[in-house]
This record gives sequence, structure tokens and C-alpha cells, in this order.
Amino acid sequence: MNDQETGLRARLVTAGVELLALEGVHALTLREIARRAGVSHGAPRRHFATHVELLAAIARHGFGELAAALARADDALTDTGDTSRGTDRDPRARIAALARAYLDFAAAQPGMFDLMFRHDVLEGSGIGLRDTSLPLFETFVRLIGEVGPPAGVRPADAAAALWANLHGLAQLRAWGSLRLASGSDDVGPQLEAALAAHLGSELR
Amino acid sequence: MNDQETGLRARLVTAGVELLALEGVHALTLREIARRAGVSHGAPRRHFATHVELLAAIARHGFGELAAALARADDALTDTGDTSRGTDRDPRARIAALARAYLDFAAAQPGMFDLMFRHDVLEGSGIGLRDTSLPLFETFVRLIGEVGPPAGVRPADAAAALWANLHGLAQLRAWGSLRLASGSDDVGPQLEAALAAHLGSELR
DNA sequence: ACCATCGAGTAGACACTGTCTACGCAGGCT
DNA sequence: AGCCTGCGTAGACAGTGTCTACTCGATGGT
Repeated sequence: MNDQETGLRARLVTAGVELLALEGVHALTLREIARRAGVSHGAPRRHFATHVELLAAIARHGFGELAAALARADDALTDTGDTSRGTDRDPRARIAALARAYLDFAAAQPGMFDLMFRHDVLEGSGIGLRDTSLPLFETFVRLIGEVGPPAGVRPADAAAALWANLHGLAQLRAWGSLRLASGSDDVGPQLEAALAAHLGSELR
Repeated sequence: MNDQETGLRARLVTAGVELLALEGVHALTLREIARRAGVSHGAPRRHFATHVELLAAIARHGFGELAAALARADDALTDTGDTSRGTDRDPRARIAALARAYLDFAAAQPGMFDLMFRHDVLEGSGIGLRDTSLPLFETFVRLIGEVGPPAGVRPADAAAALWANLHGLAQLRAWGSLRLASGSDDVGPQLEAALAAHLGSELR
């Protein structure tokens, strides 16, 4: 359990993460990753049966980083004055913080965000990739439940709608549509609008 | 202006559309499209300088179909009783109808929807792909303006947030996350929640 | 101590892909 | 007629993912 993992499997994943950040998803060829890891093109086969399995491992790394970023954002709320335990904190503020962290992650690591939600690439790779995003979703469900969804709407549906909104904002910004629509790449106003819509306008 | 376009350029696009619907984005190889169109693999080069330009043309076809589906959904509202001109119809009902049509399109043509929003594939192909989605967006802005966004939110931002919500719902369903989160592939409840959030809860 | 075994990485082959170039060949122009 | 230009063919080339044979060093059993 060292700082740097020396196994080739881990080295391939980190090489892929670097390459992904530098050049984007299209550059994630099996052979190039192997080259970066300093091994021949056949070596990854010992650890990943196929190319998409390696990509899935890289994406899983991204999900871990996203979860960590969200946890950090949530914890930061606690440090600023409110010292109560988790469920006591203002659920609206927590949702807003998580939403911002989600969008910040997508903006800071566009390549990784791309890969993570490329289901055409990742599906069928036998991974529990979706499970990785389930904890985040359940957090949203709980917080939405505390805020209180509109009458007649299940908290799970309200949470899914909110998550979809965040995800859509991230995608549209990455695609450049937001700049086209509003003249700016800043998602701030749209995020405010989305939060106001889903949480009610009494906040802000 | 015949029913079937005989030029090779159009034949390549329709062959690509068919292949996309049958097998998905990954099957859209330049050579396979050429094979389906009954020409050699070098022939497309006369009409499309590169592979992604052909893909962009296919995606543009999809944007046209999406625009047509949305127009049809909007017109259907007019036929059911309300015979007034466009701006007089209930903006909430029009937004709901457009939203449903958007999600229906994404569900009915998942491969095409995938391709249309694969900015990593299409960007840099010099096309005005984004322009294609601009009319839809402006319709949303106008309708949202009629409904009246929450205090302090520009109509353009509220419209972008709503569009992002629709898009996110479509993506999450395509990815299977909705089934995971709510146990069903039916976006109905989440769409209801999103519409209630963005349009106010007094409708339904 | 020796030998066998096995995991891990190498090297090459194979079928594909996208791009590029040379070629053929019909039709229309002067 | 001669020529040229547009359009499709055929082949080459580098690069890709996968598969198979091979090496080679460490490990373990007797």
C-alpha cells in the first residue's frame, strides 16, 4: 500500500489518465497507453482482457475522483461555521455545493467527464460503473427529501430530475451550446436558475 | 427534387442513417458506409474530405428530423381544439409537448441522438451543427418568457436550464442510470418533476 | 540442488480502419 | 478531333485491436 503503485495494471491506468487529460478520449488507444507505460502493445492483455476494459478502469478512476471532489465540497460546508453532523446541515446549501462541485469537475476534467459518460464505450464491459454513481444519487434523494419536493412528486424522481439537470448543464457547456445560447461559458446563471427551479425560489 | 435523391453524396448519408439506426455509432465506419452505398472505399472522398465530415452530414440529417418532430408535436397541439396562432396557445402545454417530443426522439433513435451530441467527433468539422439547435432554443426562450421565469432569472438562462434538464434526462435514460435510480426506463415521472420545477407547480 | 511450472512481457501476424495517390473513363467544351 | 474535368476504382501506407507463439526469470516441490 505504497504511495505509488508499481504494478503494471495501475501504471496503465495512470498513464491513461494522464493521456486522457492531455489529449482527450480519442487519444486513448491501447497501444499508446502501453507505450506511455513503457511496455509492448501486448502487455496490457495480461491485466485487461480487452481495450474497453482498460477504458472502464480509467473511467472508474474518474468516478472515484468525482466522489472525492463531492465529499470535499460537502465537508467544506461543515468547516465554515456549521459544526453539526451531516444530516443537520442546511440541505439546500449542501445541494448547491454538490451541484457546483459536479459542474466544476466536468469543467476541470472534460476528457475524463467525456469518458465516464460514454456508455457506448463502457457498456458491456461488465463493470459496476453505474454503481459508482449510485451513492451520489442517494445523497441527492435524501437531501431532496429533506428540502421537500413539490406536492405529488416522489423524492427519487425529483432527485433524478435535478441530477439530470446538472448533467445536462455540464454536457451542454462542454459541447459549447451554452456559449452559443448565452454568450458565455459561465454556467453560473443557468445553475442558479436550475437550483431555483428545483429547490424553490425562497433560497436566493 | 425527386423522392429519392440519386447523388452519391445523399446516398452515403442515407446509408449512414440506416446503419446508425441498425448498429449504432461504432458501426459508422467510412468503408462500411461506402459498402452499403455500393461504392468503393475511396469514393466518399469526392464528397466528404474526411470521415468526420460524413458523420457531420449524418448528424445534420438527425437535427433536421428532430426539428421536424418538434414542429409536428407543436402543431398537434393546435389541431386539438385550440385553433389560435402560435403565440396564443398555452405556453406551458407547448413546452410540455416539446419536452416530450425531445425525449421521445432520443428514445426512438438512440444511435442518432448519440451521434448528434458527440461533440468530440463533430467539433472542428466546420459545420454549423450548433446553429441547428438554435431555433429550438429560441423557441424555449420565448415560451419561458411567456410563462414568466422566477424573479431575478433571465428568460434565456431559465430556458437553457430547462433545455439542459431535458437533455440530461435523455442522456441518463440512454445510459441506463434512470433504470438504476428509479427501477424503470419510463422518464414520465422525472419529466413531470422537471416540468413542475421549471414551470411552477400550479400546472398539474 | 535441480528441474518443472507458471506468470508476465515480447514480437509478430492478421484483419480492419482512415487517408493518400495513381489510374481509368465517361461527357462536354473549344 | 483533342483535351480536360468530374467521379469512381484500386492499391498502398501507417496505425489500430486482438490473437498466438515465444522467451525468461522467479518460484516451488522433491
